[in-house]
Amino acid sequence: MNLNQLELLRVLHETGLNLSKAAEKMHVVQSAVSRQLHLFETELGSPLFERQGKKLVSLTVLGERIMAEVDLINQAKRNIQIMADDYLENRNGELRIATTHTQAKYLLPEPVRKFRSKFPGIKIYMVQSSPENLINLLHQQQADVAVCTEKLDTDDKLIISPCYKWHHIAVTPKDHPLINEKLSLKVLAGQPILTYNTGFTGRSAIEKAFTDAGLQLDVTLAATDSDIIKTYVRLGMGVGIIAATAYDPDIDADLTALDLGHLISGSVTKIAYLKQHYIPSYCRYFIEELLKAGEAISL
Amino acid sequence: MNLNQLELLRVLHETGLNLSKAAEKMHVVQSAVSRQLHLFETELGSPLFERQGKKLVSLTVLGERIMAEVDLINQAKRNIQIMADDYLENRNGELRIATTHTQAKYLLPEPVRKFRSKFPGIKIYMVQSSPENLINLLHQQQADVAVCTEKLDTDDKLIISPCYKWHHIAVTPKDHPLINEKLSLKVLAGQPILTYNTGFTGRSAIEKAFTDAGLQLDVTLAATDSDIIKTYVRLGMGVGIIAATAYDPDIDADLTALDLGHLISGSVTKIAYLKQHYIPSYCRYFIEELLKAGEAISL
DNA sequence: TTGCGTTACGACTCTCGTAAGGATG
DNA sequence: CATCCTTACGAGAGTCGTAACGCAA
Repeated sequence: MNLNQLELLRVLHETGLNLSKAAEKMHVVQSAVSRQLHLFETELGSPLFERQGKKLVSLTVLGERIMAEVDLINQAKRNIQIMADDYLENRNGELRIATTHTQAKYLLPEPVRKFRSKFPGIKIYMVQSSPENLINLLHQQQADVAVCTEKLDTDDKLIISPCYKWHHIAVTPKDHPLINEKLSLKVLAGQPILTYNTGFTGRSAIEKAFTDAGLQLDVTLAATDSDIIKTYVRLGMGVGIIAATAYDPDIDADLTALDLGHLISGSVTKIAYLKQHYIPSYCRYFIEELLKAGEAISL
Repeated sequence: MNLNQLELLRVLHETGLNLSKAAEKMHVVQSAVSRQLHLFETELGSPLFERQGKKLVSLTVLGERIMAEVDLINQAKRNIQIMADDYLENRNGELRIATTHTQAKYLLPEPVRKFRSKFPGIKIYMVQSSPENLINLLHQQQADVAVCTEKLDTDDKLIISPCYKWHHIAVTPKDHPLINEKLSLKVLAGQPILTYNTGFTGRSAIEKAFTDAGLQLDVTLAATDSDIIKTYVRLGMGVGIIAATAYDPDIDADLTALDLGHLISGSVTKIAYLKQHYIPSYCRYFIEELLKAGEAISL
């Protein structure tokens, strides 16, 4: 048994049990991985994969069990390397932030700017995706931290810190009739609504507010992106419901913002990272800056 | 980085950072381990050990951190091997039971006999030690299961299962005057007592009963071993307090047993093993037999 | 001197890449 | 016939053991 063989198992798992692709990922020829896999299986005495002819089709029971331990080992190995780099103050690492459009645009800019000036050598990757997928990215170790509002509740493999509280607002064109009415869920339910896609930026809180009131929401247009929503609000397509932070009094001077804090329960944006993952010091710094930024916004 | 280097770190840790002894344990010459250690430190870029001259004296901060990950890896590696062996029904393993004299004598014989007849190929090691040390043996991976009453409470690295409940009895020679008195803690406190050593076989429960009643226990003789205690009771040295299971009506016909269940709170004997440790099927079988045996005694 | 660690060098083992070949759809 | 996996063989990298040396109690 050696670390390369265990790494191979991980890569095989990732590539859908395709030896050729695994070989490519590991920068060796295909015959090498074939051999190593056989050597390992021979050493253990049992096959780790079910085969159809020569192709690998699935893990055996033993394979499943062993894969869990292999993941532990690969994780720990990674941690050792990151720890050593961190200790050397090797500032050639990378910071991979998985987040949604809204956070990337309104929360992250300042923390990222600060981070950049403090750690100019670190490459920053910003992965934008759906909240659901952000968690997968963490688990698949394709991201170091995830920042989002939805879907980050109970996951015992993650450490989750609340970052800031916010609520939704309604935005309308300046001349919209709604401005003169007393705002209520019922009034809103009568309007065509433009808001976030399901699973994004507090959409669940919006849904919940209306469902609890026995009302049906008429979502004309859903987008992941506050700017898209505002654009279509400007076109007169209806009332936008967006995060309060996404309204800029200067840029959005042509729109009226109506507070919905009393109608729709607030949302909490959280920061998450893998428990078993060693967090290098620069990454810690970023998380702390994020928390500070969140605190400032919450006030 | 390779698995042998990580294994070396573990062995170094165990041998008190002595390269020569580590080399011996790993069945290679000393120069080989010296080289491997240097290669590894060079690869990481920082030393893992503080040195005085050429001798290793302690772990560096980085070394400490990395050692934790190394332990994880070595544990997982071990698990993989055990899993594979277990899957092959390779019945050449070993079962290392850490326990105290009392359990070894009164609880274990039947489960061990059953185990032996079902798995004749498995070597059984019975390590007898103090309850405190039993836990160390588990943590140091020198035992697979520990069976005892004391000191097994809160340890989040262990899985602890209650096995059976029991209580203490007092034993006296047949002609002892105490037999005719109504038994109470106060009466006992007036007698010279023979019982278990501190930290053994429910001694803590005995202490607690007397302390709670504001009484002082006069322990004339303490032993780890019920038989020793009975021997000295026979010599008229005082009243013995032993586990109820340690009294055999036939063998101990010359002694009177007086139930103390109403005076001293019962004790629970538990089975413990490492959470992170893979338990092979034969070991599971043994644990289940133990639990069954415990249930039978509890009734 | 003995114990412990380091360094140099040749022998050996292990693993890789090349290349040829078999199976499968 | 294209894809995927296996097997044979020679070249090269890596590791070990021997052995000689440095240092301290």
